[in-house]
Amino acid sequence: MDGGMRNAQKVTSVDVARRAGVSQSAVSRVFTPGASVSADMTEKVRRAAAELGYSPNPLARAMITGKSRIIGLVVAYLDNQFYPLAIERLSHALQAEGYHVLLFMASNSEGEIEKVVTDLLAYRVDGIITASVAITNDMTRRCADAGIPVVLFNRGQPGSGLSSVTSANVEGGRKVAAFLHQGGHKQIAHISGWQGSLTGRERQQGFEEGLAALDAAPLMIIDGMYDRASALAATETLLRSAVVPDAIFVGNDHMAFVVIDTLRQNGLRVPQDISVVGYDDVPISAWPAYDLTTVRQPMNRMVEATVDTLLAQIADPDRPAQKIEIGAPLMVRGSARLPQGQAT
Amino acid sequence: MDGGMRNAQKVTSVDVARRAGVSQSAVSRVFTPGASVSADMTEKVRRAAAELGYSPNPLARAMITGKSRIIGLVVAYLDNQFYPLAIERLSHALQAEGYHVLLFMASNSEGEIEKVVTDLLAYRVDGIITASVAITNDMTRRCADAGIPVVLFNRGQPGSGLSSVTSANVEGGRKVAAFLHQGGHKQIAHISGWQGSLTGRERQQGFEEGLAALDAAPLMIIDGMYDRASALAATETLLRSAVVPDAIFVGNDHMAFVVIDTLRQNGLRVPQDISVVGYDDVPISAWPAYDLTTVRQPMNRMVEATVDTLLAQIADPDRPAQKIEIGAPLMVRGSARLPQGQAT
DNA sequence: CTGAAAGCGCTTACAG
DNA sequence: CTGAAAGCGCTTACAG
Repeated sequence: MDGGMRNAQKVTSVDVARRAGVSQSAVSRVFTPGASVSADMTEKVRRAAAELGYSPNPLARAMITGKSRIIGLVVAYLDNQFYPLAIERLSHALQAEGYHVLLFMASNSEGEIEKVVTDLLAYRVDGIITASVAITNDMTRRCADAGIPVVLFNRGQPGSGLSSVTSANVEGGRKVAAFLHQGGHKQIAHISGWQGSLTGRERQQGFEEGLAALDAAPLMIIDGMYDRASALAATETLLRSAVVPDAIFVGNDHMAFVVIDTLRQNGLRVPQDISVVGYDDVPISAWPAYDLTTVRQPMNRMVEATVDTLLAQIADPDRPAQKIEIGAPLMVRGSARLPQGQAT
Repeated sequence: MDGGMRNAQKVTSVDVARRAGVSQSAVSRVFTPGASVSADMTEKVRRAAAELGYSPNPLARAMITGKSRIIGLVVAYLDNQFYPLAIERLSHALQAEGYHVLLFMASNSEGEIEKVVTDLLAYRVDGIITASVAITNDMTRRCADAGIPVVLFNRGQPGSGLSSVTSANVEGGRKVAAFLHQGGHKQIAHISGWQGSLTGRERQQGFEEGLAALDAAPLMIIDGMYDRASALAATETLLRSAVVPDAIFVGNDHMAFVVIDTLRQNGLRVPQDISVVGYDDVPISAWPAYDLTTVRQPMNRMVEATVDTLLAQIADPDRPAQKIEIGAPLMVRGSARLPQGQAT
């Protein structure tokens, strides 16, 4: 018993075959779903395998089938709480489907992405999910040539022909515009998400459109680059400007937290003096210290859509790419004045 | 040129050999560091490889050498900001060393760990890092039998014989005790880290020893389980008890944030009414909303030690396990009253 | 230094 | 349904 468990990873199909008194190919078939084997054979082989502690070597399997059952997951920075959560959910969902996750940290620099894609290709991953990372069109083509499906998570890429899953960013921006306008705000500024990203541009676009529909316009727009330092600088700029805003729509929660902290440090009360609205609804938003009104990106539904799309494309390589947008509700909390007549 | 790049992943060493007019084994040698090849041969092969866009298939390589250049990284929950950061740093460090990261999410349940270790073994990872996850002794033995080194990150495991990297938890707890005592606090409570973990027990032990050395003792100790819900409940218990504490040492920052929020919601000021000290020094601790005094776990040094230890054990399987403790300084911020006579 | 050959642990036509 | 054989893309003794 004990001896059987030892060195389990050195046991091969040949050992099992010998013990069961059958051929090596028979052993292989027993472990290949859908192969034709008799109940008797299955029984004999399974017992021998159990006694020896055998399980098929996935590496050898991958070499032959060309399917590694590994998904490459590419992420950029993990300081924005949205991404760790995405990793956690994506990993769980993928593990539940029998896949494994090869994790790559990459900045948004072209050189790094290139190296990562090369590695991904070398390891013959079955699919790629990039979270918050753009991929150059050259890389896209290489993945396509290799027949590796790619799904962009929380990032669109116009013209790439890649599948993507995002929240309805334009609509989300519009909702914020309407909400703040109805709240009686007259001078609404926007610290935008990175303008190099589609999410950042779309949220801004929706915001501007929403205001325009109400015959209003943003007081000022500054690119917050999705990082704390830029958001801090942007807030200070707003506070020093001729007309100080009475509301700020921030491109994501990660930046909104610095914005709120900075306003408070300047003696301003949120929302009495200035309202703040974010985007994402990461868990921290609900913490009492911030109590942030924000647009919720439905993490679970986004993850589900991402995994479904990826697995569908793996199963059918000819499946056309899909751009999925998930509805994004406004979570009303305490960081922004409520529309008139609306109860708390 | 373009044609050469296409289908790069289908190019094998045989193709390169043919194009360069050499044997397949020669091609292999050129891509094997340390193999004996002439400069002339290297030149010819490299050019042919470049023209074809060839790179060796790591899967095939792994099958033969038994070295996958993959490290298994096992983590539990990612809502505590300490772990995403650890993943980010560990991944970067490992990628820099030419390793790749296979990520596994696991709860601390025995069944899940078992499944994860089985997968890890099947994929022939070269090493395993577990962050905040304990591994049963049975699993430990199976890894040892397979010759796979394991390093525990931020978790010790008495009697496992495994390498581990932690901060100096006992000493950290002592520092907090001394600091709070010197700050004139008389009723110091402790919401401890999970008592099922060595880190939680050691921090508590140091705290109690530190107080005892000053002829003091904790007012009350409650296990916070390292999660927000338990920490919230613990805080409420403290507030309802006969003697309300004037200081609370919390087993990690992740819990300390809920503690501070809850105190404030009960109309108490931090630190004027109650001082709070955490453990970890995650980035959020420095955010103005919390401005948390806390013991710093030096992430970079811990990551460095972890990677160094793991790679050393991979290089020399006979290397004995090491338990590394990294000094943990107290980061004095605004959430706890300062010792008398000390300037801000 | 170089090539021919064996072999890593599997899957998958191919006969029977 | 089952077995013998070829082959996935490499590395590594083994001769020369």
